[in-house]
Amino acid sequence: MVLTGVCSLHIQPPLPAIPNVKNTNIETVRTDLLHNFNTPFELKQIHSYIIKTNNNEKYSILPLNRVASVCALSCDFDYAQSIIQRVSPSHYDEIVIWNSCLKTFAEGDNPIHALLLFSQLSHYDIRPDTFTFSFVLKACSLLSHLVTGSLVHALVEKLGFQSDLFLQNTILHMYASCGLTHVAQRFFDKMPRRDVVSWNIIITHLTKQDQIQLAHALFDQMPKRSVRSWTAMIAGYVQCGRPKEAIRLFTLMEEAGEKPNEVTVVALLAACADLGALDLGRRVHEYLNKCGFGKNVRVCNTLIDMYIKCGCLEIAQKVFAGMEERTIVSWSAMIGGLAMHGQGEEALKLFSSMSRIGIRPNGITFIGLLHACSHMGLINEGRRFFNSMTRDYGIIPQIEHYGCMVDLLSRSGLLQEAHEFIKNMPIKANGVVWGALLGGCKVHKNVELAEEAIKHLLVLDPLNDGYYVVLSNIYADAGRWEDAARVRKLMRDQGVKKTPGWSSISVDGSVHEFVAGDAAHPQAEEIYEKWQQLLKQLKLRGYVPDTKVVLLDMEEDKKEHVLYRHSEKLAVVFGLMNTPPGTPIRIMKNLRVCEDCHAALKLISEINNRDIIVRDRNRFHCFKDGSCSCREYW
DNA sequence: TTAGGGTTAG
Repeated sequence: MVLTGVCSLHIQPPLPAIPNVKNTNIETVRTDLLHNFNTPFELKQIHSYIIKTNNNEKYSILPLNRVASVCALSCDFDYAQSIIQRVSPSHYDEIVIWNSCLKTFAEGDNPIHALLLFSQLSHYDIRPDTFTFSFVLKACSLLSHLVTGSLVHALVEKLGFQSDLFLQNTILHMYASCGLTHVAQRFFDKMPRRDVVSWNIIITHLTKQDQIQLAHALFDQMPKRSVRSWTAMIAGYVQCGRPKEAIRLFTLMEEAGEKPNEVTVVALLAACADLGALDLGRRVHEYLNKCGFGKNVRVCNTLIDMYIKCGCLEIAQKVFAGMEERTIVSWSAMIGGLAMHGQGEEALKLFSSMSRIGIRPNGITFIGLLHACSHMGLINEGRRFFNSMTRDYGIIPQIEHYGCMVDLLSRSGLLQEAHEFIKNMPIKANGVVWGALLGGCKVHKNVELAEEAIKHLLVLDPLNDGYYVVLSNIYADAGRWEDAARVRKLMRDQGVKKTPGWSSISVDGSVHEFVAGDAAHPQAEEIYEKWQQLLKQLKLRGYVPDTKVVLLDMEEDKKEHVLYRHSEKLAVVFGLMNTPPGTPIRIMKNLRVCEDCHAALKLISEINNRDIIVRDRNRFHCFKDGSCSCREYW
């Protein structure tokens, strides 16, 4: 077996009696051990004193499991074991102390220690109980240690514990954690008795395996549901990119009279963030303040993320400022959020504050920093961060970091350097990396390198319509219409269709979604009428329709007609018509904003004295007084 | 002294 011979069992010599341990009253000593002493050193002092008195009767009433588990927690493995060994069955239930240490290890930073300790149990004439197995199986789950987990399962059956429901659930969880879906499902099917925990384990596992439909089918069959059952399904829908279903399920949960807890709230806020559903997000915020969940770090982190992704950077900053405790997730979310909103300088300042107080960044913090540099064109700063992450923090750059670097170099026009950078990468470039180079080629009109990038992209990500569109745009921009047509034909031949663009806006809690040329909206006629009025004002201020963004083969005036019906324009006009003057208009878009809409929205913000906040696929554009927060850099 | 869920990027 893998676990033998690692731990040495020996009794450590008792520590010398400490002068300040003078109290010989055993009850006081017990109280001290239970409540007043917390460090292994203090506990050892008392323990050694008891050993010195050599009074086994006294020993018998001491909470040795606490002493042992505190020592175990600080990785004083030998001392913990010496306590275990010292206990004699007549005076203390030995297995309780073993279990106590196993629990401490299983729940600590190194669950492998629980397995090592368990392997030593076979050297003694002590029978493990259900608690013993539950802790060991927990460690197996955390470590995804299938070999040991299966052996423990066999041992559970051999010793006749197989009918214990607690253990059955723990075994089920172990198989699920080890990724054995079929084994877990078979085990679940054969369970003679199941409770709500059994159902929750299998449902959660299926959602994590992207088997959301199967999970929902089981959820529907559950004889009884708990908050955790609802939460598992809601979180599952968010994880598999179906936030609308998550919110729908939450409504059903409320109707069923179930109260959400912190975890439900986190899942719900994540769904709001994905959808840009600010109204619901705000209501959840009010709710969690009422429930007292507002101090929970994870809840606050998700709240920050929700406000950032709904375009409310200032509220996110307020939540961040009000947090009593912050983790690296809080800092990274805020740094990434500032970058996304075009406030790169603030992102870098926040990183400095974080470093000053000794918080260590992680890989995701650096993605935020590199984005910030990219959006501001801070090439040297970006290079410095990229080098620093490994040199100063031991963080190995992942493909995402390389993607950020290529983006940074390409956007700044250092296309050859970006290309060299890709060629020298220690890991194989993916579609995102080559796509970043292609994006830079579009901005800086480099047809040759664009063709090089597309060569790789057609292999790596042939069904992604975005790359064909960009290349076709590059050709059109260079006046190479035949090549542009060739790309469109290639797209058709490959069966690649352009993802239809949509924009949405939330008014009075209802989400209105628009596609290009939308005629289905009840206010469609008024929207187009209002647009025609607005167009006159735009043209007076110098707006010229940028028809090159239209890839279709058609006459100029028809292209203009297409442009005027882009979904973000329709959504903004709808917003102007249906929200009070002076209030911000928030738009969500599934693709990137096109150049023409970008130019138009800048002028619309000025003409109507409105802030227009657009979240596109990559970042935020905040149009205000005729300019955009992205500073034309997107 | 035992079982199940959550955050930043993409």
